[in-house]
Amino acid sequence: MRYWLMKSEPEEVSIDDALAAPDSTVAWTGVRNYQARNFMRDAMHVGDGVLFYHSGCAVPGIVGLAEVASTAYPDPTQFDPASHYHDPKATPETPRWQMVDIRALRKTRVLPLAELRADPELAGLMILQRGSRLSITPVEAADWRHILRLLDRPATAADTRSKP
DNA sequence: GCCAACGTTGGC
DNA sequence: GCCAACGTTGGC
Repeated sequence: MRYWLMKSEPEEVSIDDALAAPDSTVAWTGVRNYQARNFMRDAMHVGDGVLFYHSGCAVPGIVGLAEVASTAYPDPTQFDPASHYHDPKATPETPRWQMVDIRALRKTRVLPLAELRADPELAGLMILQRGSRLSITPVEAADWRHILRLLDRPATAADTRSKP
């Protein structure tokens, strides 16, 4: 059992989109980075935990929980000349790009990138490393547990005080 | 829109 | 194999 953080632009596929899909499952299409591909192909297993992250939006951060729902298989968009993700060097006989299915489990509160960055316990989180822009990164078990605790906690002390 | 950082490409 | 040029990511 491993843990992952997977970025998606909400305008492409948001946590709401994923939850609204059949079986809350979406094909994680469009990965065009070898390192990210290799994570999916070589290290992911069905049932692995996924932190669903929104990037390229007003408040980037973790917005939900998901799980890996399939092993890796060829991303069909690489063969489609009409697709934004078309890769002219890929053929069905020699595919380059793989993807997995991701099943959304639930929304969480938004846990902003800024809050992750401010937490000394998460200093080793791959997404926080300088210049890191990988869309799929492994998450250490200790970091996973820590983040789950943060997600179940109100964002600020002020929120706690304002509770009736 | 800007820009830092990184990945990929292709000439040599 | 080197490296300059270019493209992309993604926060701000």
